[in-house]
Amino acid sequence: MVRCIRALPAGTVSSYGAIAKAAGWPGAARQVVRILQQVPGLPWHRVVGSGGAIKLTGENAAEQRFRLRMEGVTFRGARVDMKRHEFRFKRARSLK
DNA sequence: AAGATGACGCCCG
DNA sequence: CCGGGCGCCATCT
Repeated sequence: MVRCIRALPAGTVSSYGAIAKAAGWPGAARQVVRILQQVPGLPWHRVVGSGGAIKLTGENAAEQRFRLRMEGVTFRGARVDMKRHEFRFKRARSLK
């Protein structure tokens, strides 16, 4: 789980659900959120909601958009252009 | 032990 | 596009 998140290359993004599934825990999207909050040093800004939606609120949301644009990520309105930046995991499966 | 909570996700009207 | 409802999982009351 944590490894999947850490494996996200700059300029790419993934969704909470996708990460959970790639880690072998389909449906544990909420767990991913918990990890992002507990484990420091993770590329949290590269994790968005399904369809590329920013799930943060207020200042934090702006912060995330900023960082992503910094890495060259483009947006389609309010959502991230998944068509081009969504990261495709391999057969990962691991522990947190 | 039961209920509430959250940076979620999917389906339906 | 916008809610509303329900399922998910780990934590915290």
